[in-house]
Amino acid sequence: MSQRAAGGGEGRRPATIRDVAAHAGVSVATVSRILSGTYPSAPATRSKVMRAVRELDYVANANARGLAGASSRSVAIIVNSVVSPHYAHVAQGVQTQAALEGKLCIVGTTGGDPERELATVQLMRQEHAECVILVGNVVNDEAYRQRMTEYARALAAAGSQLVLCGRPALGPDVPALVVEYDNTGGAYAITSHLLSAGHRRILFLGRRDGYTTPDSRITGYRRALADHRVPHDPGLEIDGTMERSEGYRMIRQRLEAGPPDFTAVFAGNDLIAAGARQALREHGLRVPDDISMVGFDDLPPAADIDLTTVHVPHEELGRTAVRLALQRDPGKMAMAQHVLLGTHIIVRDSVRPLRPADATT
Amino acid sequence: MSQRAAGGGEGRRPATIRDVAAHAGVSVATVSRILSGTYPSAPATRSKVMRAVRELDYVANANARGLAGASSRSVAIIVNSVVSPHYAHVAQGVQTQAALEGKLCIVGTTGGDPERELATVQLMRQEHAECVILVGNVVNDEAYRQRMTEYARALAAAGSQLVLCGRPALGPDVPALVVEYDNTGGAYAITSHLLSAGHRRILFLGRRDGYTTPDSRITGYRRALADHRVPHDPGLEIDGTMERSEGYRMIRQRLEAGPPDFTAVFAGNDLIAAGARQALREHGLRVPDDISMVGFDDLPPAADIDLTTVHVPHEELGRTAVRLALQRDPGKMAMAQHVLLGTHIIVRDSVRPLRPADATT
DNA sequence: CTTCATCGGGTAAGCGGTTGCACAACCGGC
DNA sequence: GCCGGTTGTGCAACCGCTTACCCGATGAAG
Repeated sequence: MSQRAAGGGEGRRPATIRDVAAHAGVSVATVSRILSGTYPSAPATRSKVMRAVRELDYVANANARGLAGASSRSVAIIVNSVVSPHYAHVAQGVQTQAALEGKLCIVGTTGGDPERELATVQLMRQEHAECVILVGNVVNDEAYRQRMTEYARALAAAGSQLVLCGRPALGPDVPALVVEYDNTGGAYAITSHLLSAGHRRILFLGRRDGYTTPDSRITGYRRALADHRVPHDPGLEIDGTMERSEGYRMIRQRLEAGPPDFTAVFAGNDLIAAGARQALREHGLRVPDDISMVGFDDLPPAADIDLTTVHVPHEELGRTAVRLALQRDPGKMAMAQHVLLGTHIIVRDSVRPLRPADATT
Repeated sequence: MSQRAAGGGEGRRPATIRDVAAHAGVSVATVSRILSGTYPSAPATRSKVMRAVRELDYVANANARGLAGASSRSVAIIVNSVVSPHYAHVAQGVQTQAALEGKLCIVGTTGGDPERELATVQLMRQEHAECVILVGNVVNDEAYRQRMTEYARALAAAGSQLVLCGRPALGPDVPALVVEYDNTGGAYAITSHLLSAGHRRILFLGRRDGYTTPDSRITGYRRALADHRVPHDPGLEIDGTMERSEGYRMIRQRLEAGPPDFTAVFAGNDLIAAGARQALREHGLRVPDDISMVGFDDLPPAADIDLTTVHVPHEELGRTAVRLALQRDPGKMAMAQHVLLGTHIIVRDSVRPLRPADATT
């Protein structure tokens, strides 16, 4: 029906701006200007050009456009994995905001491997993405800070803005934006929630010294205990990574070593909670009847297991990262170098108040 | 320490191939050839160039490279949403394979809106992605086929290969690849699983006439019933979309209308199963003690709720799509225009054999 | 009826690579 | 000692688009 379907068949070279110009009887410059919109032009010329574009089914070549100096049209996001709900939701936010701003979104995964992270950053550098968003949990050591600083500078030189999402900030002279969320505050709030329900022996699952996310969550946990004058027992902090299977393992090992010496569990995230819950069940312990439990993240598994947890604004994290990075206003830029998003408790049905009798146990 | 950190600081124009050539004392052509690797070169020259590259921290400009005729370096995937586990896993597969082939992956989301799908395809066309992978459930009507045919031809003209992933095929003369998985076979198998356990009244949740995925699943369901000589009761097929909340709604409505007239539930996917399970529980019905249940997809919620389900090779779907599309061999190309991946049952703990007494109910 | 902004549009110089073609240097064989 | 064949580089023409600069036409002002 359209010229395109009939004439522009497969195998044929796609139309260039020259073709459009010829077809419309104007010069390429005119076509370029009319398409980019930012230029006065006679309505007649304009409609001629638009008609030619339609008839030839012309789309601009992004490579050429990018080369010729127009600003890039893409934002990049680098995550550990796309299937992990945490990253997926941040990615969704990035995607959404990018689409809103008319940019497209390129995704790289690292599997947590710094080697691949480096390779991916290089790839993004080649691509001249407008910004590169690095998200997730890391070890905040000197090596990390040095690596990020290098990334930031190299990207800045290529015209891209580095954004650290849920990662610790670097020095003030490093050209990087930071968008974080309040891990410590959330952990504090939900630990207080357990404490108010009368729990005193709260098992923390997923300690991992050196890693920023579990570190700041456990900090909130400890602070809440301290503020409620509950003695801190390091034996209640169990080491493990942020996976479902780890939650299962940690509870299992604990229960095989002896009967539960805790009345509540604070899982480092919802995945751990799901695994822990399964292990508890296999030992005949029900949540919340026998053991109370809370998680962190408020991601899909949480609703399925009726878990009281801390809501993390994952999508907003992604959206904010993009919004900030594309911020053209240099005044605002300087102000918003570092953003901290809030978190809050979502109450479901996984916590029971402890009867005074149990409390003394 | 490195030249880069010291000299190539922020704000400075990134090094071009010309800079490298000058720094190494050779011509740009030589640098280009050495970097692309596909050319003989003297070891001495080679190391000079590599050193210059390192010292200047040079990375090629992808736009320029793309413009100058070198084949594109990216594959594109277009999905409804990144957070839906189904799409996320396919995307993961695409990502993995793309990384393996040294390409990067650009992602677009449509939210299920054909308008945005079109816009996204145009964007990918501009980008000259090597292939564009469209994934997911759709209405297989004339409008759909016509739209896809247009996409396929337009993309082919721009040098991209269209891949339909989990979507129905088009005519044989349309330049599109198809990678599907066996919905009907899986549904047949898992329905048979329920039938073998003695269930006769199996509620199907998530019928949605016209949509390819639920359609082919319900086809397998019906076929299994027929083969087992179980009368088909259309009243057992409940309309609904593929979301968790819908599963909840469907069961809830059913149970509010009267006591259960079924002994098992076949949820159109795992999300529906999760929602349905919750609704059952709220009505005092336990899975599998009171009601047996199976799902489809074998995605995260399934393990959490111990769901017997059909495993869909999501990641492999994505990997295969990329592998096929990048297949350079035209002989194989022709052969593999249409691929069907197998599915199989994963048995967990959500089905109980029906006692003969109940069977007659 | 000039004069001069103003507006709309054309010309052409890049952007940073790739690659066909030409060519110098060096090899062994006659 | 001359010749044909490698090998390794350089030269320069694009790829498709943007944009600085320039110029012809048009209408208002003097």
